Amino acid sequence: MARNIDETKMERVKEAGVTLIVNKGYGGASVSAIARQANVAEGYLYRFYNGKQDFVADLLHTKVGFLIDKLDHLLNNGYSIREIITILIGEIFSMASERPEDIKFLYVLMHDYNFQISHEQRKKIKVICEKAIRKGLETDEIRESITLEDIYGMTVLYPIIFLNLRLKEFFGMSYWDHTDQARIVNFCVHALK
Amino acid sequence: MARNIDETKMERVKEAGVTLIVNKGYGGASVSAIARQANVAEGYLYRFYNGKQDFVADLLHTKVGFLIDKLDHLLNNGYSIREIITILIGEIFSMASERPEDIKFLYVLMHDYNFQISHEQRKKIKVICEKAIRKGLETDEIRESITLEDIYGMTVLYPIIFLNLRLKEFFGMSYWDHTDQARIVNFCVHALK
Amino acid sequence: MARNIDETKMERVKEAGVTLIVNKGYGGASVSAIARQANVAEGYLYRFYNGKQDFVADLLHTKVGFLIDKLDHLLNNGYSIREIITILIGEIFSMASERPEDIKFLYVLMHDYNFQISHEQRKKIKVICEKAIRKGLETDEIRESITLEDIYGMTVLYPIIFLNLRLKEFFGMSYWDHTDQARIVNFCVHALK
Amino acid sequence: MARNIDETKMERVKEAGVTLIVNKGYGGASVSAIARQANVAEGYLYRFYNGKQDFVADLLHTKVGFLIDKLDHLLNNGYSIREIITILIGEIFSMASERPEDIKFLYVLMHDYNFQISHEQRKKIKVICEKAIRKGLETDEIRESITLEDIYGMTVLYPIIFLNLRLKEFFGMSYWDHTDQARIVNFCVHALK
DNA sequence: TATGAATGAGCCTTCATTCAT
DNA sequence: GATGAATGAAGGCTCATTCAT
Repeated sequence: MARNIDETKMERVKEAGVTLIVNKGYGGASVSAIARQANVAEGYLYRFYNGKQDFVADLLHTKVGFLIDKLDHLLNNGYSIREIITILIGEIFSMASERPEDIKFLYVLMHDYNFQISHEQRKKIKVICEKAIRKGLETDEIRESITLEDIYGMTVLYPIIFLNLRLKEFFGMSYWDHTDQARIVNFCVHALK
Repeated sequence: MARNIDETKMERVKEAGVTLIVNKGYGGASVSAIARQANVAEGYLYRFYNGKQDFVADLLHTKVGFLIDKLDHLLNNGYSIREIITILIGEIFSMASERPEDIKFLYVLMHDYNFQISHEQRKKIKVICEKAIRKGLETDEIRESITLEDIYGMTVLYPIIFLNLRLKEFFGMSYWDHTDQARIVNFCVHALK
Repeated sequence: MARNIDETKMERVKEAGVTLIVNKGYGGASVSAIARQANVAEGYLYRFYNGKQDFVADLLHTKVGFLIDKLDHLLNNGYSIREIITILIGEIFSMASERPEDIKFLYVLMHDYNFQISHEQRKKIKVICEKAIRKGLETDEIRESITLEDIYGMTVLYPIIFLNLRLKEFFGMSYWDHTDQARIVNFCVHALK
Repeated sequence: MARNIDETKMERVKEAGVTLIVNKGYGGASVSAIARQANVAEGYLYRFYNGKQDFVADLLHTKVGFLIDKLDHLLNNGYSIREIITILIGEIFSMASERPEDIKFLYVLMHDYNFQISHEQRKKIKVICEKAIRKGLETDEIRESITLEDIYGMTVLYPIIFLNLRLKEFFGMSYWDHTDQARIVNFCVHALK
């Protein structure tokens, strides 16, 4: 099916985009380099996006959406906060092991002032965090003073930042194992109470 | 005195650099735009730096150095961990109020893969964190499982991230007050134990 | 056909390059001036060459290759040294009449320290000159003491230099005719014996 | 004496100019690099010349003037053509051995379309060549068909070109000795008759 | 007289984007 | 739909030149 072919192509383009942006930065990842790496014509991308900026924004949207869906799903299935954090961090660590490019990509673009997470997604994140706080207050796993930023910071940002400190060998260490993962879980759970 | 004029000019260039990088990203902050905003000739920057990359690296080095000096000074003056965190976060919040561009700049560049904090500065940060852990273990303000990344994350990264979430109006809020500051202090202190 | 258009364009660029380099020197012939004169976009050249230097080197390579091919062909067809010199100089004079820019270009770049004739072409020239000497010794048209430099100097360099002295009106004369050509032939033949 | 100091400085600037132009080309020899190498202020040169072009033209004028004076002196002292050629070529070979930069400089700039030898000097060269021809005709050392270009080419240009072919290792050889020098003398003498 | 800080025009080059095929 | 040749604006950077000191 023609449709199928297309999606394969666009998938290749997206992967190439992530890889190149992570390794060379936004400016260093030229559209033609992305196309070349994806084995696609230079102009191909413009059939789906209005431009490079649009393309990258969509990439971010997808990756963030993936995390949001995870979180959302976890919250709606009766898990405890600790369980949620355990599973989510497990997911993030898996992502880092299997597709380190993705975790780097999230890390870089979430901290950029040129690529904000969309209003709609921010709203979703807010709703999720509010729900989590409510649930945590009920189960006594989250103390009163915890805010939206604390929840978001501890469940999503902190694990991502930790992994990138390792990927950057910030303190000289470049790998991680299940001990690290378990430790981070405990750290985050404890931070919220 | 001619000398005096120089320093004013370079200061203007640096300020313009920070502002533009924060608002337009590294690639979007063209040398000529920086020069224009600083009211300086386009070639001026190159009398002091080997290039744009060099210039921005120095900017980052200075801002990070400022934080390191603060931390270092606090650790060597017999403050408790809580005191240190209180003062440091106070410092960071002041910076955010007085020169929000600076805190944005740190936020953006500390999370970039193209601008690593220099090896030398990373080393210093490591030494400081190690010292802090030792001291915290003694005074029982830091629990055993705390690592370098935890200390660094809670004392430096988390406050910066919090402020930028506000500056970006991530959850709809764009300001902060002393209550927030006190809360962050407590959060960080508690997270480490 | 699209292909056809290309070649015309690149041809125009090359011509413009030769003209401007001859008249303004390498440094004075800016890529944008070349593009403008060729009625081509500024970036066009970079689709075929890695840079200006690469472009000019290719120009030189082509022009020199043309001469080498001529020489090679003449040597392999049983002509006497006098005949070879006569034909070659005829060729050079024709080139000077029809495309004086080309002869100027050769003159300028062959005497530059920034654009050496490629190793490969120098090798070919050497082989050709050696062959010529052997043949000349056999036919008694070249005396024993003649060296590679002498042969090369008299058959290629001297005619080119003569023509450029005229083109520059070095001694006040700016044209030449068949008498000059015949005289140069005799001069060169006689110089070698 | 102040005057004396000046001349030393300017001499250094000129030397630096020759060296840098020869090694990096006209465009590659920046005024500031020349000044730096001469240990002189960047603006110094402009107290004596209207600009870089003017400066280099003067350099060429001086070097060419040196040759002209030599030639002129030789012609006015009753030497035979062979003696003149012998001495002149000896001079040129000495220059190449002692200050190869100078011979490269002459080679490069004499073949440039941007730096013509001055009208006045060309006139002098013409007069000298005419005188030489007259004398050569008398002593039967120059045959009838020899022209101004031939004389100039054989006495001045050919030796310079030969030496530069060696300096460029055009045919793989990079040095020369007295045998080469003697051979060139004979070659030139013979070429003129 | 000599300096060298400062300028800014202009260079080479890249690359996002368009559009005829 | 898909291509990739072509564009040209814009970028980083250099450097000849000026001029206040």
